[in-house]
Amino acid sequence: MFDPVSAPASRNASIKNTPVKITDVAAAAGVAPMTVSRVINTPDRVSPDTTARVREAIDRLGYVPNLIAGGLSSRKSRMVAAVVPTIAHPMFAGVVQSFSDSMRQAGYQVMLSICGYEDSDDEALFRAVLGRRPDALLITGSGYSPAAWQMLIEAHIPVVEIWDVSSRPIDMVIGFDHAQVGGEVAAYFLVKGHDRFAVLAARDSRAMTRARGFNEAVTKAGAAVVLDQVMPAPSTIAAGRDGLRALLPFLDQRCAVFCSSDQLAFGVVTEARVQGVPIPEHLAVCGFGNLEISAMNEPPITTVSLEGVGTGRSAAAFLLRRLAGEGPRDGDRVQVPFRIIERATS
Amino acid sequence: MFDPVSAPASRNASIKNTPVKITDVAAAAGVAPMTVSRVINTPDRVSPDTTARVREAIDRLGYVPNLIAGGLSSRKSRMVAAVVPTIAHPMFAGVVQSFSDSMRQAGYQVMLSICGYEDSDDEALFRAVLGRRPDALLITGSGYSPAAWQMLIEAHIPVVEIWDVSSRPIDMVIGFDHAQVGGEVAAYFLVKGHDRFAVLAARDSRAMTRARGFNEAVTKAGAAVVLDQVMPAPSTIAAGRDGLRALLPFLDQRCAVFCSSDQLAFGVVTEARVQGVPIPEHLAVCGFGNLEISAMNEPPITTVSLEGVGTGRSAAAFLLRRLAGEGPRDGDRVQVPFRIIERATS
DNA sequence: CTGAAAGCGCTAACAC
DNA sequence: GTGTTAGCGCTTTCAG
Repeated sequence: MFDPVSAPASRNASIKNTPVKITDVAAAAGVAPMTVSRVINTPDRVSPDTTARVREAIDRLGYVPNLIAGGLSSRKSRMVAAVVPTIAHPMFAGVVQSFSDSMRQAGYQVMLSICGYEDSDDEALFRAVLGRRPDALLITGSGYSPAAWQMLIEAHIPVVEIWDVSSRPIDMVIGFDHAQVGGEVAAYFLVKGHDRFAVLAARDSRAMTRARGFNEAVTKAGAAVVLDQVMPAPSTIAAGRDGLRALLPFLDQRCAVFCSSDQLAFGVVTEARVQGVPIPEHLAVCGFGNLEISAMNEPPITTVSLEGVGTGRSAAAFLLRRLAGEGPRDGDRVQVPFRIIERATS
Repeated sequence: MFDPVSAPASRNASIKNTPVKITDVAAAAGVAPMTVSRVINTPDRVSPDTTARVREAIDRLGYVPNLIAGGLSSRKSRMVAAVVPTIAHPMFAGVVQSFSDSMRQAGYQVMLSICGYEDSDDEALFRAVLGRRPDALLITGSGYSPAAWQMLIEAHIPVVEIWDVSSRPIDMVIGFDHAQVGGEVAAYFLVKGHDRFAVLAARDSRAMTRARGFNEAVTKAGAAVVLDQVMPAPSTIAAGRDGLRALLPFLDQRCAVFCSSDQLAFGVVTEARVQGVPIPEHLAVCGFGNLEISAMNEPPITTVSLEGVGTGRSAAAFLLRRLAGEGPRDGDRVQVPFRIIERATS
């Protein structure tokens, strides 16, 4: 039965591995490997009797099917990749979490790539990701090199870009116009009668786009931006507190500040309390993201709300629809609605 | 051009795929597939001349090597799995982020599995994870079924359990004793002269273990726990504010409250300000996790600090050492140090 | 330094 | 229902 000379046998008998494989199960159950495969993947096409024998063998041997091998054969990895700049930010954490939940329910594993805010070598990044042959891809919008863009196109898998609208969408999009957000916050402040403004934005292209949109709208209205400060990304509460201190010299008159995230806004509001700056009478504050910290702070903080969890879930739904074989259709490019939630700081 | 009879051709020529493969590159460069493989994986063993020709072909064809196929052959997936209950909590987000960074630098992709706080079907979970044949595994400590435990053992891959010490460690451990944390917080409060206590803990086994440790130490000291409230997991600021309101009836006398997370503690402190409860004179508060929100709040919140980022990085280092071929050694079971950071709320 | 042969563990496709 | 054959795209191994 056992022939020490034959190479394959010696390989199997080697050092430590106990990689029970489909042939082992098949042998133990007295069936062909294909039958084991059917028991696992299409149980209704196997007789109850055989199924029972195979199941027993699987359990007894502790067989865990090698999905990698199966994927190579079936050309489906049942893995999807998600590329985000960070998960330290609650926004992206929420997106990844809900995306992952939805995909896992559908039997997909998520490969997570955290790429940072600096667009370093996106080609290398996508090569590493696409090399694993994910069945689909979620990426955080726009700003890749042409070569990277080309790679994504040529991967021929469903792709959903989130968080930003793109001028050259690859496939599906769930995003919004960051400049427009800034513009609407400015409009909101202007309507409330403000005429002196400040911006605190993290050094992150989207945050700075929001700031730009804000600045442009303010300037167009003939009002002044007295301070436009860029903070390190990802933004922190500490940076917000610093920001308020930087703003202090300008607070001889009433002012409204737009922060590129709720963390910054919370820092501003907290430091304002310490410094005795009355909010909203003397300083109005608007954040971005509608995190719990802005809703549950005292005073609650005015902010821009987006459907963050919704984005992850929608992205999953988009991809799953495609993976189920449906083609592209209208409505694959979605503008995430946002709105200003007025609270006590403005 | 199109011949419906020849099966292989029709397969390749079919619908959408442009899967450039190693044989295509080899043909284009006039070498054997193996040489292409060498150019990619062991460039120093190929002549500069050949390398140049192959590189050119790779670039021209836009070849992205199929790492899945390579992995099947080499029996290394260069993927590692990370199983955590959530990434919505900054603690785990930090761990995953730093773990992912370290692994990615070493050429590994992270497969993320978010399992939730309810230990539902851990066997199915691990089957899905191990089926992808990760080269190594990070999991969030303890509490699996014997069958699941067995699966992990039989996978014969390096495993690191984080966040909790385990009574039956699978392999490596980077964790701490949650009951001990609770005990030390109690001791800290007792030394400060407190004799009436409360606990707010999320419905999560680790958080409740911390609460239990706290309660036991308090009781042993002959002091009273006037309120021991379980909150929904994951914990929120809102739950903390609710918690303080639940505590109000007991605040006729001085009291010290231990919260199972900084979010809860922040909620308590914020609501206390609203309700006019003086902190720390009338109510002392200690959180857990040392998130930015506790350090940067006004007043800054006393809390328990752990090396969260360090955990992710250490876990990666542990696994990478094993993946590099080193065997187990002393020091593979690490107690994460924690300490109470005294701030203005106690 | 380069190539040819033989799989990795599984499943699609086609018999029976 | 079940088995057989032939790969999936790569790398291991061994031969030159």
